[in-house]
Amino acid sequence: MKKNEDIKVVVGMSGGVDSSVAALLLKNQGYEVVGVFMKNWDEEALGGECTATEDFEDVRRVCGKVGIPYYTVNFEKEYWDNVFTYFLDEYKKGRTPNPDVMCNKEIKFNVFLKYAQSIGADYLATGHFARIGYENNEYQLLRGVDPNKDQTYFLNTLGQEQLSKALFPVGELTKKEIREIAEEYGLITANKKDSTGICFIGERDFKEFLSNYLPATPGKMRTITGEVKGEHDGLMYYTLGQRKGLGIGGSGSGSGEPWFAAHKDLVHNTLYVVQGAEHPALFSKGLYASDLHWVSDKAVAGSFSCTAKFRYRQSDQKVKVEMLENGNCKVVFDKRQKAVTPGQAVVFYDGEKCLGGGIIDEVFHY
RNA sequence: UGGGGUAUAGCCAAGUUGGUAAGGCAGCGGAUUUUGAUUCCGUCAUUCGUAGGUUCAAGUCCUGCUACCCCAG
Repeated sequence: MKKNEDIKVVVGMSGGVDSSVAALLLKNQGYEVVGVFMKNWDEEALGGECTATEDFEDVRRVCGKVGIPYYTVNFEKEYWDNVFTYFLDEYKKGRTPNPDVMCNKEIKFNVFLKYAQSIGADYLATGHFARIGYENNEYQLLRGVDPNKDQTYFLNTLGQEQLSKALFPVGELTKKEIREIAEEYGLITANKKDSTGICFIGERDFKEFLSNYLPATPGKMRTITGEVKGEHDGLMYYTLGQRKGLGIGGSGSGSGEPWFAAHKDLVHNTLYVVQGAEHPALFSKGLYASDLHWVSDKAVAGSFSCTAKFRYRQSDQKVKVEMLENGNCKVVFDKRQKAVTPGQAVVFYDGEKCLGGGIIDEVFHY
């Protein structure tokens, strides 16, 4: 058995508190720790605010404080080819992709993991809120202990190989504890605001950002009974269940309630809208998903009950999963669910265990 | 060009016996959030079609004008 000092761990450092504390904890446990900052997006190209430079500066300071070496790697090409093109393709299809799920699958736990191994690392650590269990010869992906920050939703594509090489030091902690530790050790990132927006790309004006890459075709906005309510700027700018940005309000005929996007008709370039947050057209009874992946790496057949999430930070819902012959699956909800959206991930859970997940292809309403 | 009605923010829309402009939708700002959303909080008419008049005080009363609507021609 190797001693910790002989175990080399690469920590993916973003410049935020979570990965800072992850590095700190591993260092304190005696591992040989190396901090690596990934640069996967060329911000200057689009004149975005240059947070990457600032983040790297924070990584340098944190690594200095913790006393570990740090490097930078650049996976811009891989990110573009394997995440961003997928992201754009999905929007072209009128779907709403989840780039961060793909980023974990293709970048952090693929090319980045390989990179870490290539420089001799035994493990790759990140600041994700998740835990890894091991039982019956099988690695398990477990929810982070802070229920409010659990990120297993984004990690549902990990398998045995990845989990056997991964460490999630902050998954055992709450956000509060993490900040306290960072504070205690004087890490500069202790009070840094949590980052949001697409990983590596950051918070953007969504419409403006997308318009840089995809041509928009304005069209009609109609009620589900066919009445024209207004114009939309391009179907890709809206997602199901969306309220803000529709720009339709008032009108004597309506109930005065807000409007929501309920359906996209790509063929006629029409966005269907409904009025009222509880409108039945916003709810669905089930979904079909493809690109299924199971954390156990074992094939799943038949049908079973479990809980599922259809988007990040949603409470778990009881569902019945039925595997189909084509390898996809049908998921039936116990209770009708609001705004389940094609392109997003459906992630399955058994208690604390994340079982895996897939990509939502279509929903049904019956 | 007889009669009646209505004109309040981008859109709906309250506004009592005249007393110092509700609310909703949209928008905007912020919080929450490693996707896109959702949600939450805040903000949004020195001014009530317009010109005068009465009054200590008018969106509210009076008069003229304008616009739109309706019924009759």
